[in-house]
Amino acid sequence: MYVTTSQDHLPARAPDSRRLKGAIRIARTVTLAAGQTLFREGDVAPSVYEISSGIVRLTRVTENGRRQIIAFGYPGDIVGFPCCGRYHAECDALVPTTLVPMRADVLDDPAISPALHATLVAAALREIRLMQDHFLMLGRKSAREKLASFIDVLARRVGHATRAGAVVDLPMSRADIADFLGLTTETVSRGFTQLREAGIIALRGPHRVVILDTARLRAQTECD
Amino acid sequence: MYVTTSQDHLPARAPDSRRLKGAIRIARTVTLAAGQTLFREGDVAPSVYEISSGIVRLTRVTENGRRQIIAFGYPGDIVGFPCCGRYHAECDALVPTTLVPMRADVLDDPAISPALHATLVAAALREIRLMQDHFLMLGRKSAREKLASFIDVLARRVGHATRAGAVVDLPMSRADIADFLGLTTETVSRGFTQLREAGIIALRGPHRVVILDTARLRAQTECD
DNA sequence: CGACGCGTTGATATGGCTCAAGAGTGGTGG
DNA sequence: CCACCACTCTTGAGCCATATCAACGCGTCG
Repeated sequence: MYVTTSQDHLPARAPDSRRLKGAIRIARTVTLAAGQTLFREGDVAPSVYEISSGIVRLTRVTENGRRQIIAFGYPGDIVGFPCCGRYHAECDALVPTTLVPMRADVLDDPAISPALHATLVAAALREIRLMQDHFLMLGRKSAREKLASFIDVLARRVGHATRAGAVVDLPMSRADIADFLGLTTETVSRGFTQLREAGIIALRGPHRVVILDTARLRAQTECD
Repeated sequence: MYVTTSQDHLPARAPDSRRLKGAIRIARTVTLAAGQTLFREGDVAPSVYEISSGIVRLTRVTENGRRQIIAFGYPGDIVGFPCCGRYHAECDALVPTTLVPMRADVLDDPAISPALHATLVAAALREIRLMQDHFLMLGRKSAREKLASFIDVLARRVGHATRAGAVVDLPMSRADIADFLGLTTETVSRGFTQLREAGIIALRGPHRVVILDTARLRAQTECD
């Protein structure tokens, strides 16, 4: 499941890794260093990938260079759904990442591996749903709401509970967050500052957030 | 294929209606009057629909009532992709509409109808791609660019060439356009006025646009 | 040590939202 | 057939949130 800013996630449903580790795997794993690119927009798409560890960034770019980050992919997510045999986004590793490649043609022909095919179709349908959630965010939320939603979703997905509060790592840059939320880096930075000054979060450096008051953070995700 | 504001559509690929009219059809067609609702968010999803004629609107609403229109569905589009057996958007007819229902469980079990299953999977993957295009629009385009893109895409999809220029019908309200583009009705209305005053379009009433200068309209879709 | 990239902060500009009023437009009933 | 009403669309004025432009701090790396 992608990290979007959806408020109502589906029940966490870890992909059945036994299935994914069946005969369909075309290589044991792919390993990427931070910053490396897995595929680019327009590349032919031989594989779909399940993220084993690490974090990736899925990006679309317009002709004149404006960027939009479609999603951040975390372990368990499936990335690289092709359309007409090609990828239509760029996928880069934010941190050292390992992925399990799976033959993309399983999507076209269920006979190759019925179980894997079903898993991939379900993942594709789930992605449609999550992208729809993200539409609401991009189109209908203020900068503060976007940022609060982003932190909240990441906290639910990958936060660690500690005595001080849930700790969330944000390995992506401010520019990445801005391009994900449809904002500028300055606005994102100001948003973090405001949440910190309100006592809702604390910052342990720019890439680590501690959520001090989850209730108030959630209240910020969709103000009336 | 949904109407999104994508600039680079896939080659128009009409679904093979012979396939869709096979044994899987659970009813001949569904007919909706303008304004009628086909399904709502959260409904169990027995069917996926191919639009035969008419136009539908797919909508998501937040808890506090903010609306986002996900897509407008035109003939040939497939709507109602379920996730976990339920619809996750509301579907209403904008004008009298007929749809061909297809059993949604074909998505889960290819054996029911391999050909239809393949068609639906391909449509789902195409939808992911088109939604990604729309992300760029919602997140990274100005009001003028959004509106110009919207008109341009509709013109390519459903425009009629005439001597005066391409004529496009917009049966949806200004509020619908606004909720699709992440704007307000006022901003949409002003956008039409500006395009008209610039000589790029003419308005034959609020629901019919004539594109007088396609090149300049396209230039507005993504200014640097 | 200096250059660079990134994040933060400040000052200002501005695009789109909000609030408000008018102008069509279509439907209904007298 | 017309008067009225409800609704949508348009237009205007002002404001606010966010973008833009600019400067600075800080850490990293050569």
